[in-house]
Amino acid sequence: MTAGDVRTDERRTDTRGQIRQVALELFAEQGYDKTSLREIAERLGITKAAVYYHFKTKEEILATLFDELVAGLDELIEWAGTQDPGPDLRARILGRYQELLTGGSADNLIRFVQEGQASLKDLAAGAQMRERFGALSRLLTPPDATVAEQLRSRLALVALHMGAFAGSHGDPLVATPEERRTAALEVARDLAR
Amino acid sequence: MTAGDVRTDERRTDTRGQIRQVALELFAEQGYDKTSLREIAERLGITKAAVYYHFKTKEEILATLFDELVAGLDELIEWAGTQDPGPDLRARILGRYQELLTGGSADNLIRFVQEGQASLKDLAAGAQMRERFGALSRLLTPPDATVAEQLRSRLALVALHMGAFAGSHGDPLVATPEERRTAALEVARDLAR
DNA sequence: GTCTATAATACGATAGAC
DNA sequence: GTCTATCGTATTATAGAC
Repeated sequence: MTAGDVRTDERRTDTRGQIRQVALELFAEQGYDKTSLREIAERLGITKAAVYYHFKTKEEILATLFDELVAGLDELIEWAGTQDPGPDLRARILGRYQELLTGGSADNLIRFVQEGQASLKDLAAGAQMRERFGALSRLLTPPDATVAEQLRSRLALVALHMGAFAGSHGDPLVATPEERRTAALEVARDLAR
Repeated sequence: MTAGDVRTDERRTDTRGQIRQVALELFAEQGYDKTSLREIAERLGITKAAVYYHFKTKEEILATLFDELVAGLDELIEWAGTQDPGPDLRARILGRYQELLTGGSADNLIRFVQEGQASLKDLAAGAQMRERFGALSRLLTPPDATVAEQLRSRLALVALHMGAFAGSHGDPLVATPEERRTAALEVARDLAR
C-alpha cells in the first residue's frame, strides 16, 4: 500500500473491471435473474470460464458492485448520527444521499435496486441495502412521526432514485439529467420537511 | 350466458382459480422469474403437466392475473377523460385508483408490479401496465407542469402502492392496513395537489 | 488469463396413457 | 383432469489443457 505501488492498480487490460461494468449495465437493464454469465462474457468477447477466473460466483459480481455505495451510505449514516436532528439535517441528508447517487455508475446501480427488488430479496446485497434504507428512513423520520410522515420519508428516497435514472413506470420524465436531479431534490426535501 | 347457466362457474374444485391464486402469491413474494411451475404445482399437490392443462404457458397465468385490474384501470382512465381537469379531479382519480388496489388480491398484484418491474419488462402484461401508468400520470399532471410536478404525480401513484402492501425498502410501515391506506391517500393527494 | 469440454441441475413445454 | 416420462434448452459452476 505504499505510494509507489502503482502496478497493482494499473492492470493493462482490466478484465475484472470490464466484467463489473458490463454486468451492472445488464443487471440494470434486464434484471439480475435474466442476465446470464454467458451474456456478460459474450459482450466482452471472452468465455464464461474466463469470468469464473475473476469471480467465484455470479453473486460475487453483484456484491462487489455494491461495495462503494454501501461504504458511502455507511459514512453518511454515521455522519448523520453525530448531527443535531431536525428539518435542516434531513435536507442535508437528502442532498448528500443524492450526491452518492450522482456520477460514477451509481445511477445504474440504484435503477437496479429500485426496479429489481424482487431479485435482490434473497441476496446478501439485498439485505445490506435494506438495512441502509431502513437506517436512512429512520434518520429522516422524527421520533413522533405519523404514518403519513413515515411514508413521506420513504418516498423522499424514491424521489431521489427516480431523479437519478428517469425511467420507471409510465412515461419517462422529459428533462435533462440536471433538471431531473434538481427537481428530485426539491421534491424529496419537501417530502421530508 | 343465461342467468341459469351456473354450472360453468360452479366447478367443484376450481383448480384453475387455485393455480392463479397460488401463482400470484408466489409472484408477489419472490418474483416471476424465480417462481417455477413445479413450485406452483407442488403447492397444490398436482404436477406441472396438470398446470399445463389449465394454462398454455407460464406467461398466460400472469396475463390472466392482470385482466381485472387492467379493466378497472381502463374504466377509470376513460371516466377521468370525461371530467373537468383540475386539482379536484386529480384527488378523485387517486381515490378511485386506491379503491382498485383495495380488496380482492390487488394488493399482491400491485406489490408484484412495484417490486418486480424488471421481470415485467419484456412481458405483455408489463407493457399493458406501463401504458396505464403513463395514462394515469398524464391525467394527474397539468399540461404546463414543471419537472417537479411530473415527478410528484408519479410519486403519488407510488405512495398508493406503498400504502397497499406496506413492505418495500427498509423497515415496513408500522400501522394497520386502514391506517396505511388513509395515510397513503393523504400523501398522494398532497403530492398531486 | 483464457480456453474447451463437461458435469449437474433446473427450466418451460409436450406426448400420450389412464 | 391428472398422471408419468421425456424433450430440448438453458443455467451455474468446475476440471484441466494451453
